[in-house]
Amino acid sequence: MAATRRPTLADVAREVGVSAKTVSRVLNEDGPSSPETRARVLDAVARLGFQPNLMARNIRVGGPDTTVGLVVPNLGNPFFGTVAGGIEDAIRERGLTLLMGSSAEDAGRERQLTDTFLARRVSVLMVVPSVDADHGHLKSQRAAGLPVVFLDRPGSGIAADCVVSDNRAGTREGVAHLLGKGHRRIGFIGDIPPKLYTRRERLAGYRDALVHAQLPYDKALVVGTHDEAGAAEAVRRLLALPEPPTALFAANNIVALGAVGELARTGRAHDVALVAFDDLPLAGVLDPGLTVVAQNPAELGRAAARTALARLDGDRSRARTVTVGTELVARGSGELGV
Amino acid sequence: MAATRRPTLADVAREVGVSAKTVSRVLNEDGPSSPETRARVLDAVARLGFQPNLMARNIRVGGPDTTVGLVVPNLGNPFFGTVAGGIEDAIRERGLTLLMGSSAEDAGRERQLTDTFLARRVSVLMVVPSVDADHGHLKSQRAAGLPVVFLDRPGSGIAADCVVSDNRAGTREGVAHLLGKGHRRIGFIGDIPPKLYTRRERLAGYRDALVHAQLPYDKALVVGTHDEAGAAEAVRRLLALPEPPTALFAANNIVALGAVGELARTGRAHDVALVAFDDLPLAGVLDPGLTVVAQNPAELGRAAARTALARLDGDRSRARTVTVGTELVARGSGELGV
DNA sequence: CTGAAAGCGCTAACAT
DNA sequence: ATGTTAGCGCTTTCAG
Repeated sequence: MAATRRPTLADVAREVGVSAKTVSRVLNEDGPSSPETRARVLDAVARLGFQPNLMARNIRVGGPDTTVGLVVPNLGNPFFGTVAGGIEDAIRERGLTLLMGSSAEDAGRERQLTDTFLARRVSVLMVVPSVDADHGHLKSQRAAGLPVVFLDRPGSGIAADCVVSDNRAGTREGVAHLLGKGHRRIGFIGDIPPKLYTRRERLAGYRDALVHAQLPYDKALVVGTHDEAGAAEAVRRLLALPEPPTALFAANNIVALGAVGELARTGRAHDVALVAFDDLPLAGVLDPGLTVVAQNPAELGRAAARTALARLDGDRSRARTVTVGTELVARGSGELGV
Repeated sequence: MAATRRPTLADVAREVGVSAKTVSRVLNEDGPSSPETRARVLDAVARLGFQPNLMARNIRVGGPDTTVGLVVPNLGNPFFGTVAGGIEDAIRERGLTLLMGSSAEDAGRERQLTDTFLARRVSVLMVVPSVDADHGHLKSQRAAGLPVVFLDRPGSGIAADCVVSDNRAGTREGVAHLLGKGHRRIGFIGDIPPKLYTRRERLAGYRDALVHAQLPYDKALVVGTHDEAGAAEAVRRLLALPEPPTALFAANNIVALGAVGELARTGRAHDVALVAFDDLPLAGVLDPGLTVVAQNPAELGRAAARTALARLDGDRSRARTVTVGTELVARGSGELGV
């Protein structure tokens, strides 16, 4: 089948017997046009299956493209998927489209993606920063009027808007929940690398709770890992300590999966208390139900979109950080005796 | 802060004292260039922070834009997120970028998204079709050389490539697993509307298994619902029948959540067997472990990308359907006595 | 109400 | 090895 050339404005104009500009006027409801020409133009458009070339339009108009560039670590993680959904909800009504890519937490890939997005002249750039990424190169873009929003974690080397969960307060609340049940030795299983923003904040919340309860910080109770198997191993190590913890705090959903699994396999699920950061689908069905500090990823996305749209509307105030609250959802696993 | 105009090729050319075409040549490694001009051009590019305008380039070159348009029902569903991740993996090395939107299973929104993507002259269009959507309008696009791939479900009104899970065989295997344990009355909890492709195929697999076991099809055992609460209600109704089923098949992950929850709450988790279509994160940790027919969403995405890239490379053979296999993961819940 | 000409930023096709 | 001209598909600007 021959690759027929797509019809252009000129084709439609020729078909109708008017100038290209007239067709453009009708389609964009720019300037006036007689009802009759209007009808004939629309008819020809439908007949030819004409679709205006948005790229050509954008290049002429000169403004940014009607896209929002979004970089996340991993598209398959429902947390980031839901964030993206929240963003899309908020930008759709403004006629903006989402351009997405995943960095796999790699600074180089992140840079490559943001460069591509910049070359596409996105209207807004949103990034979940990778650990070692530097964002100094975005300064000039921001200066030139491009809204830049960091999601889930702050960017580095640049003052830009940022939307994050209240990791510290959320963790403090989760750990306080365990302390309230009488636990005095609480293990913390966190991310790797320790310098990851969310890990740092959550660990800070853990320490806050200990300080408030006038308990010492014992670094033997703090372990870092980055996958499910590692988390299982971490649980084993913690419970094998001379003075083992009676409760555990799993600082993210991956680690939580590993911890829940290990406790279940070793028959200690009703024996060791557990609270996790970030909710999971079957959390309420487990026995005992998994108590979590739930984040609000959709709201994270919506807040980021709101911030960016305000910038597009001319808001030139200084960069701000929006903190989205978390919610402790008690389902039982945090209420086991010491 | 003044919105400084972005530098263009001409700006770089002026800065260096060469023609725009020379700069273009250096940047695209087109034609020859003396090492010296090359160095000076690259220097000026870096100094000015020049980034070529991809849209302008594309419009001149005339080909499609280097983007892949993808419509999914819901970005937050990890199944579709993982599909998207698989696609991205496969297209990145070709320099293609993902343009995404969610339809919320609404034909109108789906159409709006595909129209936007077409106006952007995407290189490839991938769609998870909404139930009532018609795709006749894509015929001319396909004829004009645009690769169109339907994902997870076939499109309607057009012959185009399609990549789906083996819903029927997978369900047959899952139900056969239950039959093998001696169950003779097996409830089926499926999607709404019944005409949804995946629902139909899975129901067909269920019937296949019954036929093979020479058991009658009892439509009192088949219920449709579309959310977790509905699934819980469906379980209650099925178990309240005069001759209740001794096993259940949950035809998707949402329904599975509801079924697992209801069985757990009513203390019948060890009493009623259960197999679900599509895997879930904590499935292995439940007691009993949830037996599932696992799909392979990443492979679904990669296969779709492979098909589309082959089309871009000139494959003009007739539209084909790629079926991605499923895997029965037995974890216990399917092995409970009758 | 409509059209002609110019030009957005870039590259193909021909010079030189 | 580099420059010139023309033009991608559209809209702006200015005339009618």
